[in-house]
Amino acid sequence: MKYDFKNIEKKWQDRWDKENAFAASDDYSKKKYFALVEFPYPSGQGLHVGHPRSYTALDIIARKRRMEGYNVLYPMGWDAFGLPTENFAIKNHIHPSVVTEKNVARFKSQLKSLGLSFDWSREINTTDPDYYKWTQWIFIQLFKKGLAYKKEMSVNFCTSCKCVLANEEVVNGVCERCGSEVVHKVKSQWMLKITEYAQRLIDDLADVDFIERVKTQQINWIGRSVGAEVDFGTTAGDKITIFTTRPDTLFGATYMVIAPEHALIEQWKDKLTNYDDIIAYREEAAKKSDFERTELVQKDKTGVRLEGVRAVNPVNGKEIPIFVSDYVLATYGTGAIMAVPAHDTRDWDFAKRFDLPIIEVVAGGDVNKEAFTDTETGKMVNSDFLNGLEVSEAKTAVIKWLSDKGIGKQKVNFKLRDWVFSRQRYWGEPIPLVYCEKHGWVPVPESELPLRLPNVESYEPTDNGESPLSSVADWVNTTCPICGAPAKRETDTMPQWAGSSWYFLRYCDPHNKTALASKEALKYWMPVDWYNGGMEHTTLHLLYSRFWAKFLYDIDILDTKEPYAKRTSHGMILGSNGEKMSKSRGNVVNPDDIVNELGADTMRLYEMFIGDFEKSAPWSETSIKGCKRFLERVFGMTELVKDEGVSEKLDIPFNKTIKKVSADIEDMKFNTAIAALMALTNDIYDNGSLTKDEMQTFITLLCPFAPHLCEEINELLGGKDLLSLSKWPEFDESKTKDNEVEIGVQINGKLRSTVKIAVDCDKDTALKLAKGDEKIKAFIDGHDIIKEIFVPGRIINIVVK
RNA sequence: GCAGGUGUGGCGGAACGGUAGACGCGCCGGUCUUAGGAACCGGUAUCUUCGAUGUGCAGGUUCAAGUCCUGUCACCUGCACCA
Repeated sequence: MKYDFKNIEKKWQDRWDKENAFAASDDYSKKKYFALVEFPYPSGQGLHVGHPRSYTALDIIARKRRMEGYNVLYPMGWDAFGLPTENFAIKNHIHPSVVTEKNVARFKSQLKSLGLSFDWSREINTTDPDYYKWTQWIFIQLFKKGLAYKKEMSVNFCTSCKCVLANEEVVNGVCERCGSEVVHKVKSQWMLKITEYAQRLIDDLADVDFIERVKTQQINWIGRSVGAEVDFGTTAGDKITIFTTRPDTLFGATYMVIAPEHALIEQWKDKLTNYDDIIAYREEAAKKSDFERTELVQKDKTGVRLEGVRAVNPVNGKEIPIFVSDYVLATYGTGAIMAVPAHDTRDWDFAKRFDLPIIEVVAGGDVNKEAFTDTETGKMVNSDFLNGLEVSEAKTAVIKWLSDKGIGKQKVNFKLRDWVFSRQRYWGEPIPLVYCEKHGWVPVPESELPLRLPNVESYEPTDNGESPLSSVADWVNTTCPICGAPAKRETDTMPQWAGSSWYFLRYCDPHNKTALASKEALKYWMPVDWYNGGMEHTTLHLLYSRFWAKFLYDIDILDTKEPYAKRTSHGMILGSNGEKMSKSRGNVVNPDDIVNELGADTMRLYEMFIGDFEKSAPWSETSIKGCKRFLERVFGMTELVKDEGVSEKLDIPFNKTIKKVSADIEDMKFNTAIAALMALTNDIYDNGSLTKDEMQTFITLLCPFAPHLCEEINELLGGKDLLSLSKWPEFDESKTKDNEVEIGVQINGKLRSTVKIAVDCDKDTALKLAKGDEKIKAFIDGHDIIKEIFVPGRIINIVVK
């Protein structure tokens, strides 16, 4: 019989669909399991072979959980707002909603062809007004709690297109589209106070099961550092407040640096004799991103000395110069630093370049050669009342001294910045606020949500950098919800991150008209039990959605502080040349082709077999054929099924395999789980026959990986019910070990021979057997045995002299 | 620059500190065939056989190191308006 995957796959997909086999039940008395994958952005290119890696992995988890008796929620949806759709729409003069609809249809049919067990009755789409109604509702709650505020922020602005650009659209400082110069322009933007949650976002990581590198990356991104805020006096009379993690080195501060955007520059306009130079420098700096700044600084430190104002070091009253330099970022700390060249590498480089004094205050290095940054070993010197103290003692002492004088205090600082929430774009959720001359910013009444995107003729960016919505007069002009006076709507839209920050909650109760989801549904389904996604989402999406979940917890919508109990990550699938797949490299593999030529089961199996799930792996057109061959062998195995007269030789291999596959799936070691099934297949073919029960066990184990084929074989064996909803096999622990093992015998740590011994063999017997071995004898004879090591079931090592 | 990660045969990758290379691909040989780019069987780390050498490189800890420690090199990913 031929393995006709095309018909088999179609047949079972239709049946699963018809029977709604994978729909999650609303019976909240059952034990639940919520498996989640990041919902895709439905791009015009269609599904990428990378998508199914994550989807298949959690599909396997979801399928296994169903077989273990859980009520499983494994949903899918569309994160459909976004820049590429908008740009495509502008270029081709098609409305973004039309583009989105088309892309979603394609994605959906592609996903369906893979036999993924999603509950399609819970499909969601972030661009659906019934969905974004609740995105807007959450924003209003944030606004009401004071967590949304307006702030002047610099944005990328193309001087030729006259529009605001995303960082991504800026390539080497010029506009990606027209190649013109991009400058930073200050604009008033909506911000969300994620920083208010910084500490909790760190602390609560202790309670969740995230892979370690995700945790560390989040912690580093939030970037908590304990230091001090210190006020420096100036000859102009104003103070400069700085943040430092090294208050202990205060006596070594020989100059100060403020960010080019620092407010004091304007304040000192009349006192600064070189004001023009400073402004020119600021304009140069404005062309660079923060990233470029810190990078370029490394190669070539730049800066301008402020002429006319000097600072005063509060610990010793000495006057020191002030510089502006772009290695100090306005967005971190206070936008001003004290520079201690002896003990900070960047300050040291800058001091060398501008020929500034370097004063050692921690002994232990040679500050003429390089900055000494060790905080563990040194003792304080040249520091008056701190002399002789350890660095850590000096920190405490100086903070006490500063706070006694009222010019400084301990301060916890975070690298994390507030979330810029405004976009000057059409294709996003309208921000549901109205500006009234009398009442300021007023939220749209909740009864009027969703605030729909107006259907406009032109959704192209305006030439003044405002959102396209600003040109829709009858939408912009409205009345104040409080006083009824004429008022204007906010025309900025939300970033794509908004819809994806809470989508998993909507899956719990996707058709609810009166709440984002019912309290009962959220209580039952949340938290997500297992969330898999890409490492590239670790610092943004994962942090943003944790922030929103915490906020919703605070306002009593959610019962759990953390949205995700467990987070894992998959590696990228690269092109066959080992490079990232991209059109320009010409190494893109289309999943449709694979499904057509080799079948969905082969595709699924290969993506799981390709390598370590967490690491990236190159696609191979030849390797995938090995997976097809394996499935054909499995199909062929049905001819080896015998009703009677079958030996029990396969007992141990089967029990071993059930144990290994069960454990490997939990550890996401899909590649070794499949390898074990392949090895078992080899055993079965060597054996020449197997029982019907064994065949049944085999297909049950393989079912999560290759569900269509296994359903088909199940039916051939006489099964009427869906194999996908049958019971996961159990194993007999006592039958998972062979009675006899072959273990290595080493002499001085080098393998010299092997011996076969019983599994429960004791040390004396084992060593006796080993010493009886001809090869071993030759190594022992004439030598003294110093030590004998025996690790049961593993190794014998005899140390001789 | 900052942060995170990776490095093992010809290739993808396996290895609770305990026989390095499971499983698969590829390759070599064979069987069957008019034919094979099908299927099946056997072999396959390197070196000149005995034996020795092998997990990016250099040290260290240990009876024993791919695995632990120190240093070093190379490559990959993210960096806040891409998703």
